[in-house]
Amino acid sequence: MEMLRTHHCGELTKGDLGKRATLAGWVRFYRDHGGVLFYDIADSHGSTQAVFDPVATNSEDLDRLEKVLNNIGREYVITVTGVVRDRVEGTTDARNPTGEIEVLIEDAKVLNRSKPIPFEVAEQKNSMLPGEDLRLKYRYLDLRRREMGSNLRFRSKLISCARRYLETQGFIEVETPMLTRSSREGARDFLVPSRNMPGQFYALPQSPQLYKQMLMVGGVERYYQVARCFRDEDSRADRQPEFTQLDMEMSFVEMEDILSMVEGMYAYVWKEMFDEHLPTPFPRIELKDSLARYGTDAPDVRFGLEMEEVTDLVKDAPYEIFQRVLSKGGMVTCIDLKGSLIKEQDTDGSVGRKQVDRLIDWAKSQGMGGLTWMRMTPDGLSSNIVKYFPEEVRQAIVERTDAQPGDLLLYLAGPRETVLRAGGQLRLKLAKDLGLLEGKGHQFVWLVSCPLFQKDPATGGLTSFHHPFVRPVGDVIPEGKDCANGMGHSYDLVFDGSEIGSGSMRNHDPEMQRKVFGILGMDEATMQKEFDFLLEALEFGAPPHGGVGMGVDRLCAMLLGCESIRDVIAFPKNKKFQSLVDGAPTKVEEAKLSELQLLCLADEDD
RNA sequence: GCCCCGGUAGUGUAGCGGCCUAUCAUGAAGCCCUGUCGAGGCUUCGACUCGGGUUCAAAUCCCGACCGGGGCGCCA
Repeated sequence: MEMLRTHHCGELTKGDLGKRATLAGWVRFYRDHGGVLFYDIADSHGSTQAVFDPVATNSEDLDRLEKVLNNIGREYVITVTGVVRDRVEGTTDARNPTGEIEVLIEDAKVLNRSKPIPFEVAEQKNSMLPGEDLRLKYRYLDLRRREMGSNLRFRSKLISCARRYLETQGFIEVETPMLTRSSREGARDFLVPSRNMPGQFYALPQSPQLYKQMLMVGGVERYYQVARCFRDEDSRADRQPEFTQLDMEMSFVEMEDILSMVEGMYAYVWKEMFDEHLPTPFPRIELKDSLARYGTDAPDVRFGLEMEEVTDLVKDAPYEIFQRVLSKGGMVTCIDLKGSLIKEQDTDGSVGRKQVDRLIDWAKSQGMGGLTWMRMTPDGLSSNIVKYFPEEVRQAIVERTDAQPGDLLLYLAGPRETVLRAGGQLRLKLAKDLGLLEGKGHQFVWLVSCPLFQKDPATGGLTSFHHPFVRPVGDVIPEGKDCANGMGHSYDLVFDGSEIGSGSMRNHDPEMQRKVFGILGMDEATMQKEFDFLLEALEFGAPPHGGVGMGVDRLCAMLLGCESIRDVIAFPKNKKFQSLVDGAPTKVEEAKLSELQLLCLADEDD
């Protein structure tokens, strides 16, 4: 093995009895029994018990050894040498793979000492995890914790599997620049001043999007990259200013080729990582259906509780609340909460009224006026308001929702967008409250059939639904005002209700790309100013191409059940984008600014 | 920019107007202990984020700042 050790701390077992071994690692726990000393020595592979026994130990210099051992503290880095031996009967530790043996210390050396640690590195009975700011400040200690170490290993393995698959499929990894051209499009850029070109700036890449398209023009055909991306927008639990995408692009393909390539990759990853068969192809859902049934463009389809619009059925029922909503152009949707899912039930097997009241309060907190409900009984629908709904309307509702006796029908009524959003939230809330996700596996789904454009409520103009490079379906954008109805060859990969990937076919025809830019409100001069290089590249024989970018941080965090992607990133930033471990960002010397021809306008307060 | 939640020994917590010179655990320092393993026993150390205010009395209530987290906006 290495020079400092003969074995690592997770490998010695009964098969090694009698061997002389040298271990190196951190002292995680030590126990002094008044002469007999125990040390749990841990490295990245595990931990092994080393014991010093003044009676049994055979050492060249017992006094010196005792002196060394008695001055060892927690998290000291030491090596110990000794013979692997059986533990005394009845003192084995079944929880530890090395728990049947111990190393009888003959020699020990302190490689480095450690100050008292600011928080526990060892696993604790109750969660004694400190606040996250402390974990980030001492990230190197946090990473020493077993959980964080295994998170990093998981991530590494996942990326490694993806790489292996893509390499076998003929992809090559190409690195694209980190110092790139700033653009008005998209998120806020991180800017880097140019020293050689004073007054000019690079931007850190928000994604390798345009570079990978130019790689396609360059004949690469199958590109991938584990790419760092930068966006200077405010953070969330699943958002960091710098994050990692598994980025891919392919030439001479159509959308189906890309989707099945991605599916194949995940199937391979699942097989390698979990030894599980991942069913492919992934289900697909159209954007408009997703919005109508799940109230979101990132649906979690692992449980039912889908919304059914009933606007058409109740439009003539003299129920004032619905009438008021409908007269303003609103909608009514319904969720059938199956009786079998309901936990808090009245003695007659129906939902507790208290539970319904809590849901009504919750609906109000979501910006809804309230929530209308009906119980399904063997005699039909029942509630305080069914009298406003003629028998044939009730019948139609039951048919559409397939309500069975014991079910509870929940109605949301209001402006379309509000209703769908609240309905989506209601689904998630019910699933959480009722534990519907317990024991559920994971589920990929493709979100497809998205428009090219959407209205910008601020300006009234059109903006890209995804980005301006999406190739229109059928290479056609309706003319004139109808262009807003144009559909794009784009797709999102949704995993358990979170968007973890997004991609599209790209415009390889420069005229089509110009047309899209034009619809987005750019005149020829602006196009030239912002995207001349792209348009020109497309004019030199750009092949049909498309691809996808997938969020590595988010996928890892979800697979590991982490609440935040920070737990799968070695050195993440806090909510204010500070790196607590090294204190970035900092002020810089005046001289450095001068060299860049920069003047700092921020207040000098210290 | 806005909204919500939180801030008590190194760490995690209890306390939520007077029982607080503040609980418990862990840690650190020291002592005891020859088979533990999240060892055990004894001793010691160590904290109410800051600034105003209300009150006879504030860790506790109010206001503001600061710090941290979650969210909205933002993220083509």
